[in-house]
Amino acid sequence: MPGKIKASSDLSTEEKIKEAARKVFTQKGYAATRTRDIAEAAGINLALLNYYFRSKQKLFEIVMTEKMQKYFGVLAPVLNDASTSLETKVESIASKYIDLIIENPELPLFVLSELRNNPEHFIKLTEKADFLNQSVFIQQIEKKRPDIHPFHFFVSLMGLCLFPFLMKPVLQKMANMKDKAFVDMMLERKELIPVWLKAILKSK
Amino acid sequence: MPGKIKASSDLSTEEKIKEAARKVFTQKGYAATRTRDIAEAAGINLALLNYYFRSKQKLFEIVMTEKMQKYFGVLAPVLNDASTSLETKVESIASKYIDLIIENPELPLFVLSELRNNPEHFIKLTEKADFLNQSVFIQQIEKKRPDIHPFHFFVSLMGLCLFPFLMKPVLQKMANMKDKAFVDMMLERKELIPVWLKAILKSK
DNA sequence: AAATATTTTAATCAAATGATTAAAATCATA
DNA sequence: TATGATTTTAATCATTTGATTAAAATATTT
Repeated sequence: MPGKIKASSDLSTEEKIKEAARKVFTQKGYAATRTRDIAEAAGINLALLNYYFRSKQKLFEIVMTEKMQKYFGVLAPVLNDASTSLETKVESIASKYIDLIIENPELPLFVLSELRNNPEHFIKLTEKADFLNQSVFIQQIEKKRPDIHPFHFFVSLMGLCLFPFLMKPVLQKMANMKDKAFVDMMLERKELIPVWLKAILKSK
Repeated sequence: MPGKIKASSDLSTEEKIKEAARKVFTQKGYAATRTRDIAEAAGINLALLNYYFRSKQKLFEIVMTEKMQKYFGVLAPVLNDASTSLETKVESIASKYIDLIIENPELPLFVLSELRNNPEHFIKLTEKADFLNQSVFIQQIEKKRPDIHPFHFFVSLMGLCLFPFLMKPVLQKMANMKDKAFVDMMLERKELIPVWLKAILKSK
């Protein structure tokens, strides 16, 4: 069993491996990742990986859980805040999500891909399947537009924030868009999306 | 070398393999797919797969090219039609895309995932990197809203159509949404998205 | 039906890959 | 510094997996 205390080197070996695992897993996905890739990226021997984390699967679970918390962590506190308006919630979600994904551009595709292969991954996060339905956010939308299923607006908000990151490689090829231009565009969207969602909510 | 003519059985062996490959590759992705999975799904011996298609990679290229054409085939003809209005184009894209993806729900995640690992896959489709920039569609948007980069609206349209399919497993867990409810929701969106995009284009 | 060509199979190979082990190196502590 | 614990390594194993081969089965043609 690995000890809990490590003295030398800026980053503990365990943390170096985790860091490398985060990088490789999110870039290539579980199946395409070889434990040797992670070991190399961490600058350590392959055996160390199994020594610290027992198996590829176990190491992946750790990374996946972290990423899931990041991905949905933005959402949960906002959705059920009874003290803020719908507009404020939309602004907050757009702003926080875009900032988060600018720092972790590979996050959405990683989470959604791995979730496809194994939807059980976020049972942990939301035990009750009705979590979204009963949120304050959804109720506020229902109040404003009782004629349209509230999920429409929720999904649209998510899509407006996240889909551009999924399309990024497409835009870069089809439209010759550079990295900086892309980030600038996403920063603009922090302002634009709340305006758009307001317009959408009003539209008849 | 395999002959081109096959007499017995409803579906030629070659086609059975391709069909199985489509299914397994799009469900699990390239890396997670084993050639034995495909062989089993096709009800044939593993050696046959290599006999007909030489390698896993070659078979994948065929499937990938097909899927890329499906995925982007909807877009290309509409984007450069000088004879239709912006409104018509939006209606057409929303309607065609949603119909297409209802029939091929795994298409967006498959294409976007595999494109991440290998962005070269659609060099074939759009040689010129400026393809989108110079399209009639983008020009029509620019005319209506010169103050905002036209890609914003293009990406938003795509996201409104496609992102719900990427979120489907999430919705089904978080909101306990059933398959039929989901499809119904997407059918509603064929009408809603054009209205929303009009509202977005007007919003100040 | 005989001869030839095509399709399919079972058995096997070779490389890749996740995991283990025993020994060496390093570190902490008495 | 000597002792014991911890960390790291090199070598190796076992399984999975993509691919090949030679032979059997089936179809086609003469």
